Order: sequence, then structure tokens, then C-alpha cells
Amino acid sequence: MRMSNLFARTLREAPAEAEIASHQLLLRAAYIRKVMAGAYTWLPLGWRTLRKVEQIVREEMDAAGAQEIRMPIILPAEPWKVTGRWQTYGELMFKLKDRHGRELGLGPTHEEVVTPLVAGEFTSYRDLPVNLYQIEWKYRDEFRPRFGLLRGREFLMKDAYSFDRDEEGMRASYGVMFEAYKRVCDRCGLQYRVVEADPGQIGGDVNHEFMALTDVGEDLFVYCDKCNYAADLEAATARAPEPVSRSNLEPLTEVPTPGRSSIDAVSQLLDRKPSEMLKCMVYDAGGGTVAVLIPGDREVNEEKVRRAMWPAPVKPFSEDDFAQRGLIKGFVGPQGLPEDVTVIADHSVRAGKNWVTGANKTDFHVTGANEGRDFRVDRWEDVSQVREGDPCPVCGGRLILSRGMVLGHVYQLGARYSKPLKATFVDEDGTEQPFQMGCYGIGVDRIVAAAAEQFNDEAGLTWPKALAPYEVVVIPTNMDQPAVVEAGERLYAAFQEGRIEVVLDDRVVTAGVKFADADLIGYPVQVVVGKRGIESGSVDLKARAAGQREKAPLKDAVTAAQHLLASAR
RNA sequence: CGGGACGUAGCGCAGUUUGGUAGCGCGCAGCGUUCGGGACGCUGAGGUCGCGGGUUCAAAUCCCGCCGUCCCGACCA
Repeated sequence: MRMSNLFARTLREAPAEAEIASHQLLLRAAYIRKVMAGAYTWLPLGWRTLRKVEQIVREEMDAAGAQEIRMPIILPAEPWKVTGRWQTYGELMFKLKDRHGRELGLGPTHEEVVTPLVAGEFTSYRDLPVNLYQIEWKYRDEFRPRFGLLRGREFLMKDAYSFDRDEEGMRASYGVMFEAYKRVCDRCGLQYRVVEADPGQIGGDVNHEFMALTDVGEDLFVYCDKCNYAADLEAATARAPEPVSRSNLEPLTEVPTPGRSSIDAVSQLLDRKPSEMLKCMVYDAGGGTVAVLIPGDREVNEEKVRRAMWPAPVKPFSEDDFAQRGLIKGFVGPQGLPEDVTVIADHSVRAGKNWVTGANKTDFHVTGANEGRDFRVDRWEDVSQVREGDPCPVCGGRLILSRGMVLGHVYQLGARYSKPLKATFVDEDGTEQPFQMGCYGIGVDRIVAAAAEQFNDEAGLTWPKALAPYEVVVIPTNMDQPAVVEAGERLYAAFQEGRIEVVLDDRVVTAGVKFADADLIGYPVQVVVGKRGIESGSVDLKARAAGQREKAPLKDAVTAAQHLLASAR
């Protein structure tokens, strides 16, 4: 490709709309342009990089035995209603109607399509296992598209679906995909971590996220400093503290706390630490009332409450709920709650006694509240938000909080979709069995964003060579010197002959502009030919990411560039 | 959707407080001088000031409504 023809106008300054490095650089280096929030045009440079990631993913899927197919983006509503996701996916799904009034949706993921497909073709246990995948644009009406490519309303996803005869087979298929995902991340040169995660709406039990380590990711996760436990914050647990001895119980005493409803205010007034206070959060769970108890210095993880109460929908009490149930916001305590209130206590509550908590009376709290004597606990659950420094649930080591972006997510679904969709096969004993499924997603364009986020410096992008749009740029510096121009042309031809992906920067601009653009775009290797070099018969090479520079004889330029490329990241 | 910020030339911004000829830098076009790290001079093109109403002799500027964009929150590849 000749730079003079390339559809790429680099920007000297980052558009104001871009906040994070990857977004700014992909815009500045002419990889993408925004059409609207969450929807981008891929320019030639960006498209090449995207396709490289796509190809890596494809090769690893094929190597893992998955077979590529292609399903429509536009989908009928019916199977989504059968699985319940027409409702549960809700607003996140783009929904439309055709001219006959038939309900359609734009595919946000494809369990509802692939499951009936396989059920219609493969009807015997002899056919299994099978794993199908596609690489296709997905559509989600996100609450808030953001960070450029990181959360788009349209995004390129590789989605694979495995179908097995039994759970053991499913776990084996899952394991194969798990390893393939690691190879994808490795080949893309990414720094990443595999973490246990929350399954969200997809469902299923076991699932893992492949998390790129970045400072700006949307996702928080913890990992253990001793063992290899790592989990998304939503799913993370900490080792429960030892129960405290039940001796020396204080009497339950009411104390006035006028106008103090917050943990901080009460703890200051009574000179008690927040950790000595018992927070009592109230939720509505499908019409029922749930009180969640947790020490005052910790936060409730609502996702965990939701899981504990599943399938009832859980939402925090509104002002109306408080009024209706006769509870006083800011002064709720567990003692004397009606029988029909489900009291859930976090495991950490076992490690405390003589709690300070609400008196269920405006402007009063109690001290010396104790479980068993003063209040009951219906269920002990893990409902707390894990914090940095909490003990690891596996080994007791220290949990460290870190940030990342989710590139891939793999799930063991079991019969979550095959059962409602009646996707069955005939097993060896002649009985109909639902497929044991797994599903596996990778955000292909998000990998581009993550790599841009991990690999950049002040001058621009420093791609791993596997992702750079081209491998080499040839830069003739003095376009007024016919000998230089000619040498550049010859080099360009030689690289092409050597099957190296090469750009010739044949623009009639100053050398500085070419250097700056080459750095910004991030070609792994730059080959510079100039007047002085021609005279001495040499070229200058630069490895972009390492910043390493060397000289080579003009005639050996291609081999020298190949060596530099081989040693690059 | 709730909270915050913003919308003026392709990009970055000033001008809005106090209404009165729409500006600067980069980029773009032409000519000349330059030519190994975003050169310089001269000339030039390019704007319904997000959109719609209103106030006013006069609105980028004041008022109302809408749209769009970005950031923080409930989500997920």
C-alpha cells in the first residue's frame, strides 16, 4: 500500500469525545471513525487489525475442533419468548417489527438460534459432541455505550456453542475452549488474567472471564497474592471470619440518636467503630421482604442477594415500601422484625456480637443486639462485597483488587436453553435427553481496543506484530532526490516480493511528518532511506515498540527488517 | 433513566459573564523557499455558531423546548 493512496488522515489532536488512550489513538491514527455513540466505521488500517484478530480467533477455534457457521443478525422473537429472554434481556435487545407486524430482534447472542438448529439436525448421542461458532456483528441497546470500542451498540463477537451428551462431555468441551481462549490471548500478545465470574442473564453454573489488564477497564476483579484464585468482583467471595465467642453479652439497650440515620453519624455519636454496627438493608423480593444484615463497615453485593433470592426479582426498598411495611428508613434493626420477613445475614456477622443497630423507632438505635437472643437469622449467606485485603477463600492469602476489561467469557450452561427449547437427542438407552451445552464469547473488536490500551506510548500505538495493520513501513525522507525516491520504490517492491505486509510512505511531505505518522500508526518496523544513506549505501531501521534502532546495508534491508520483526514482541 | 459537563470550519479551541462586522491554531488549496523527527513566507477556500421557537431595532451571546455528545451509576464481549 502506498501512503499517498491510503484512506487515512491522521489527527494531530485527539477529538474531545475520546477519553481513554485506546479510543484517542484509534481515532488519531485513523483506524476508526464514529458514526454515532457506540457505532464506528472501521477505516482501512483498523479493518486490517480487526481482521487479524478475527483470523487468530478463527484459527484457534478451528484448531479446537469448532466449526464455523453463520447465523442471521435479524431474528424471530418466538424462541426468545420460549426461553424467557425476550423479557429478561428486555431493553438491551433491539426489537423491531416487520411490515406484517411480526416481532423481530437484532441478535445480541445466538443460543436461541443455534440450539434449535442443532436439535433439528443431530438427533442421536452418536452425533455428539459438536461445537459450532460464528464471527458476526452483535447488537445490544446498551444503557450507555462508552469508551469508543469498549462498549458499543454494535460489536464483533465470536460466539461458539458446544453440545454434549452429558455433563462430563460438557466439561471436556469447556476445557478445550478454555485452552483455546488462552491461546487467542497469548497470540494477541495481551496481558490478561482468567477469573471466576458472575453468569449474568446467560445463566449456568461454572463460568470464567478472560480479563485484559488495563487501568481503565469497566471491570473490577480480585486475585490472591498466594494462590491462583481470581474472581470478578461480582462473583468474588472471601473466606468467612471465625465466629466470635458468645460470652459477655451486653444487655439490649435503647439509646437516643436524634437525626442520626447513617452509619457514620451514629458511630461518631456513640463512639463505636462502624465495624461494631450492624447494617440492616431492606429489599423487596417479588413482593416479599428481605432484610440483609452486614457489619457497618462493609457493603452489600446486591448481585449476591439477587442470586440468593433467585428467581424472585430483588430491588431495594423504596420510600413507599418503607411506609407500607411500617419500617423506618435509617433506623431499621433486625430485632422484632415480622415473621414473614426473610432475614439473611452475611457470614461476617458471625464474627461480631453486641451490635449497635436500628431500634425500629425514629431517632433511636440499640446497643448490645445479639443474634439468637435479640434477633433471628433465617439464612446465612455470602452477600458482602469483597474488598482488597480480604482473606482468599481458597488459601486465606490476601486478595488484591485490580481492574480490567472482559475480552472473553465462557459458560457451562447445562440444559439452561436446551430444556425450554426442547432440544433433545436420543441417548444410548433410548431416552430423550436435553443437550448439555456450553457457550463461549470473545469480543473481537474489544481485543483491538484492549491491545491499543495496553500497547501505546507518547508517540502512538506500539502493536504486537500479530495485530499491526502492516508489518513494515518504508520511509524515503528526501522526496526531492530522485535517487532516494527510486531506492524507496525498489525497497517497497522487494518487501512485497518477500511477502511482507508493507506500506511505502511516498507522500511529498517532510520527514518529520512521516516519522510521526509511522509512530502513531504503530508499524512494528520502520525502514528509512535518505540522501545520506543512499550515498553510504545503507538504511536505518527502527523497531517501534522497543525503540531499538540499527543500520543495515541497503541491499540487505529486507533481511534486516525481517530479523527485527522476528525479535519484536 | 438519575446526576454532571459540553455542542462555534475536517480536528483542537477562544468569543457567551456585559446582545452590535464570527475569530485563532492545526489541517486543506495555490505559489515560492525548505527537506532525517509534525518547516517557513505569501495568497486563498471553508461556518444555517446542534435544531426549533421566543424576547429585541439587533441573538453564537438572553429565555423556553428538543436533539446530540462525553463522564459517573444499574451491565457485559
